[in-house]
Parts: sequence; structure tokens; C-alpha cells
Amino acid sequence: MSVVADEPDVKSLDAFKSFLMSKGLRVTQPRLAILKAAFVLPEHYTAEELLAQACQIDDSVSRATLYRTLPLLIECGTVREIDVGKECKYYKCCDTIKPFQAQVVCSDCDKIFEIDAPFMEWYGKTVSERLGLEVGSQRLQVTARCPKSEAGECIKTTCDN
Amino acid sequence: MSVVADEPDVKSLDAFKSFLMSKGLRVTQPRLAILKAAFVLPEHYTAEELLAQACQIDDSVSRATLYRTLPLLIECGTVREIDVGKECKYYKCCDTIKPFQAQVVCSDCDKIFEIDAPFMEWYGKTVSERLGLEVGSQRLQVTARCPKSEAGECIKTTCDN
DNA sequence: CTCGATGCAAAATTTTTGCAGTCCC
DNA sequence: GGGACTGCAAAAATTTTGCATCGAG
Repeated sequence: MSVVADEPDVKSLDAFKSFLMSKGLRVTQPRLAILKAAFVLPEHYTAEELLAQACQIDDSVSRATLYRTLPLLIECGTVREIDVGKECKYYKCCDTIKPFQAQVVCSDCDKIFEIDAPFMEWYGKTVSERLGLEVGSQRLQVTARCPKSEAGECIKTTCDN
Repeated sequence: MSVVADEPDVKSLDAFKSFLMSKGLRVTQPRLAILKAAFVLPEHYTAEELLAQACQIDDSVSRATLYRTLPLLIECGTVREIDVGKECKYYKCCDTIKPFQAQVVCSDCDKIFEIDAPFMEWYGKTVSERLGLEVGSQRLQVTARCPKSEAGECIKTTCDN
């Protein structure tokens, strides 16, 4: 039924387990169910959609755990948070998140494109050096209009997820 | 009492009025009160703080109107939306928003720095040309740690607001 | 005048939290 | 076995909406 593989690849699963253990956190069934759900879903979704999917994998997963786990997935780099003012917050799951990509959101059709933005790496270094700040994550979010309105269909996303 | 001028400069006020009229919307007292409140407040604040300030200017301003006006201020370019996962959403008011700046948020002290990021202009053009998307707004949000933790105080913000 | 805009308060959404019981290590 | 984790449900926090009234043009 789902378009995406029903299982996260071993690499992602191990990455999450390692992350948890390295922080002294426990590898639990609900946490794994949420991770798996993130891989079953299409690339962008809301917290609520992720919960629904997680419940399908392990119907005991609660909303509370979902919200308690989401920050972990984000910190671990498995899931990315996006907020473009549209509807709700979206989360994107990539087998391996490419750190220097921008999210370009079509304001007409709400489609989200992942576009390389390699200069962000350089920018991070510059900020770091010039201001003495240790740079963590970077998010570049762009709103744009795609030709759909007139042409009828959006350009295919470049996200390889 | 406030650190910032109590009145928006004429340019910003006119810009907002023009914006409203150009869209066939009315220039009302509540809308102006909210605009003024945005100028009284320090550079970053929540919707709730903005409401409180607007009420001090015109105590009849309601939460509903605040939330109905905020999108207008954002579209008009007077206010900018920031979401770094910290607490709530922040809005920034600049007399003239510099479009190509990044928001760098210290994950220790939550201070927000506005840093020039001129390459965003070039990036927008590139996206536009290569993908056939008409680029609208761009937001670059960076998390970082500033030396406060050890040094006791954060670097002064570079925002000239 | 007329119709958009407003205030109020209720509702809808989204996220957080306290606590008793559960299960990983 | 102990303490971290969970589910539940209640609560908190944030945003939206319906409707009668108000006021800008």
C-alpha cells in the first residue's frame, strides 16, 4: 500500500539506536515504532499523521510519546522540522538527511522541494569564525510559486527520498 | 520607558497604509495600533506580547484582530516570522526589513542575532532560473551556541533595529 | 449607507504534563 | 530490580471562528 519501503534501512535504524544509547536513553518499542512510521510516510507530514502511522505499527503508541520522541528524532538527524506557515508543522524523513539543502515551498500547491544549497556550509563557517558562535543546525526555507497554476502540474521534486 | 521609538517612522506607517489600500482593505484603528505596538516592542516577541502592547495603545484591540492582522503585517514586509523551536513563534519588526539576513539563535541564551546573508539573493535567482519557480520570501535560520555559557554574556546583536 | 472589520467568547488545534503502571537494561 | 519510559487523560498553550455590532470610505 505504501509507496515507500516499509522498513527504515539498517543504517538509519542503527543510527537512531546508537544515538539513544549514546545519550543514555533506552531503545523502546514505541520509539522504534515512531521511527519506522517516519519511513513509511511520504516525505512530508504532520505530527498527527506520524502518530496515526506509528499506531498502525504499534497501536499502543500514544500522542504523548510521539511528542516526546519527535525532538529526539530531530536531534538525531533522522527527521527535519519545517514550518512554512502552511497548515501545520511538517517533518521530513530522509535515510540520510543532507544537511545543506533548502526547502522550497510552492505557495500554490504546497509542494515542498529539497534543493541543494551548498553555500550554507561556507556560511556556517563564516558565522562561526567572525562572531565566535559555534554553529549548529541551519534551515533555509524559501517560498515560491511553481508553474502549476497555469501548466497544471508541478515540477517533480528533486528530493531523492 | 521603551528602548525603541514609540512611533513607527512615517515610511513604515505609510507603507502599511498603502499596502492595505492597494489590497482594498481598510485602514482601521486596531490595525494601526498593532503596527505601532510592533515598533514599541523589542525586536523579538510573541503574538501574545504583541497583543499586550497593542492593548496598551488601544485597549479595545482583541486577540482575534491581532491574529487576523499579523498575516497582513508579514505579507506587507513589516514583520517577520521566526520559528526556531524555542518557546513560541517570534516576530521581528524592522523599520525596513532587510530581506537577506539570517536569524542566528543562541541555543543557550535564546538571543537572536540578525546576520547579513547576501548570498540569499543570488540563491533566489538561481532557484528561480534553474527550476522555473518564482521565488518569494526566504528565511535562513541558524542555531548556534554563543560564548555566554562560559563568558557570562552574549555578544551584542548586530541587528540595528 | 454599506460592507468589511471588530470584539467577544466559544471552539478547535496543537502540545505539554502528572501520575500510576510497564518494561528496558 | 530499579529507574527510565509509557499511556492516559486532563490541562495548557496557541490559533481560529461565528455572530451581532461597529465604523471606514
